[in-house]
Amino acid sequence: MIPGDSSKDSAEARADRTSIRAFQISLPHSFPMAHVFPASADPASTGQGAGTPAFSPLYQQIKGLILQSLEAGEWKPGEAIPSEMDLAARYRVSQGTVRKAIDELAADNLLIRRQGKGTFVATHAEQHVRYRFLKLMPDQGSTDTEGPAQRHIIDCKRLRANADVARLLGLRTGDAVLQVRRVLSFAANGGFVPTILEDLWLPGVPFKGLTAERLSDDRGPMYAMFEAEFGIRMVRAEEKIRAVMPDAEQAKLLELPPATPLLSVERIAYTYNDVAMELRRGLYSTATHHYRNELN
Amino acid sequence: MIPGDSSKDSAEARADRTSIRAFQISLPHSFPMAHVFPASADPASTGQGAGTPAFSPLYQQIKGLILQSLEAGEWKPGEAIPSEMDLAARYRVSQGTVRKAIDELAADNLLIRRQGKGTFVATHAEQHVRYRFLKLMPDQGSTDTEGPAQRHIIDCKRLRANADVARLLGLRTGDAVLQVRRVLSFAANGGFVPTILEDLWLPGVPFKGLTAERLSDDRGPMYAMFEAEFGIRMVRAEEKIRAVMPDAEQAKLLELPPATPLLSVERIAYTYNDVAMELRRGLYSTATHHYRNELN
DNA sequence: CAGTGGTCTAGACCACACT
DNA sequence: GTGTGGTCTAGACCACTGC
Repeated sequence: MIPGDSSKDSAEARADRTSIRAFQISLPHSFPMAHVFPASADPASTGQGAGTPAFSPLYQQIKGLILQSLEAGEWKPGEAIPSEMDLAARYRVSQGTVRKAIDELAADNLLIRRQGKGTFVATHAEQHVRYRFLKLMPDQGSTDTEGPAQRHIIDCKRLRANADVARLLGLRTGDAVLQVRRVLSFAANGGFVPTILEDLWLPGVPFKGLTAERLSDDRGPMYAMFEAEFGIRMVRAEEKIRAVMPDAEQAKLLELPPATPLLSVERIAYTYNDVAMELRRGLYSTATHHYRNELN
Repeated sequence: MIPGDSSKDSAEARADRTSIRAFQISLPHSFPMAHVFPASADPASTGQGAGTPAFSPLYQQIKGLILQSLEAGEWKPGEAIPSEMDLAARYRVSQGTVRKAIDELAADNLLIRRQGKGTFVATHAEQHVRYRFLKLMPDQGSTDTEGPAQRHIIDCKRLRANADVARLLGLRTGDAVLQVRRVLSFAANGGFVPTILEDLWLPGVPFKGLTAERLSDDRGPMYAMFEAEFGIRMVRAEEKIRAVMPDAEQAKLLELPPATPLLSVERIAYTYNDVAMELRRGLYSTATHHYRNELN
């Protein structure tokens, strides 16, 4: 836009662009260009309920718009998003500004850049990030040398959330949830050793139609199946870890003596916009594995 | 440098700069300008033991040079480093290239940018990062509401590293190490409840002169004292977590029944260049606290 | 070969902090 | 006011990918 006047960032050109940013606010559809006034704005326009509320740098606004498109499913997990040049044209900003927005989204693991090919929507289906959220590592070797875990679904039922589960999932008590119990076993000495006992709670509405068969039939990462089947992408999670003793049933399922201390790992996984989509309570046996964490 | 020819990136100008990068390799001292050929270099120069071995982007080389200065102590923790413009002049690159190098160092928590003031060497002494490496959180409230921990040094002695400790610290068996045992207690119900029992091993040579008095007299974060007294900055750490039962002595020191399961947290803390500088083995009581982790 | 992301530069203006 | 980092732009060239 605004050809000519290339070498100088003239006052007029600047004012022109500024006015566009100030007033062209989120045209509904077809031309998603929602620049807000960058910062030193005329205070009069601040008060307006302008739809896009924040006074943030342009690249942050662009980041927000890209995020909206990701949420809306405009580009599906694994697909390429438009090139930087295309996005720059679409949002009417320079390529550099789009680049900075994409840089941050890539740092958040929402997008993946591939030189020469394009920028892609991140997915849990890829080999090198399959165990992104699983921090339990074998004491010897690595996740790669260990091979895939054996999964055994013990239970899968639909029920109403109690107060505890509802609070953690951001639901109301009594809302429908799906509860799954499973055991993960890792290869060792020619057999498989039960190592993780997990209970999962999933909100009933977004996961409508999920069955025990669907879960147990699935090869590959569970979160990848959630993306493909339900369009739900887990982007972030929080874990709280404690040391506990198992009860009799838990010890039996893990084939351990009841006096074995275990890690209790409570995970809440979030999709876009910090919406909780999974509660997971795991018991990890740390006889041959450990929970690995990196501090920066 | 190279004035004139401003609007066009002419072939001559480019060739000139390239030659500078290719041949001006790490002048010893006084003018640290060590640009290596960016990438598409003449293969002949690759084989040379050119001191700076990597063929990396300019900003990565600049990052490396800044890192060297940090390591060498040219700028001390808490001090400001030269402005972007100054560094750009010093390394003979554009401000944007220096900026990208600093951006990465800031993302690694080695530098802290403060708008309008400058860029500072990160330190463990600042309030908002005091508990950067401590992931144990109170179940209710936060680290802020909880107030500072009470620290009690139980033991501090100089000894020779056994094979285990030596391996983890990158030393040889028999090398001198300092061993410290302490208990951390947190405020609760008007008193202090012992919650963490830690054993620390520090390499003897870099920590020469550290005494039990110096440790127990110190208010403030231990890592901040290491920076101020020994010039050692912990920049990164790895933790391995397990569930364990305490032995009789450990249970006594934590004032817990011997049948209480505890978190075992083994930490190796590194200074610049991935050099291990501390081994720490902690036992965390998770009755009123939990280990919190964020997954991205 | 064309198209993509990656690097580097140069220059303008803004927001912030100190003096 | 001066100087700092922060944002935005524009344009050039590079490296990688796939046609």
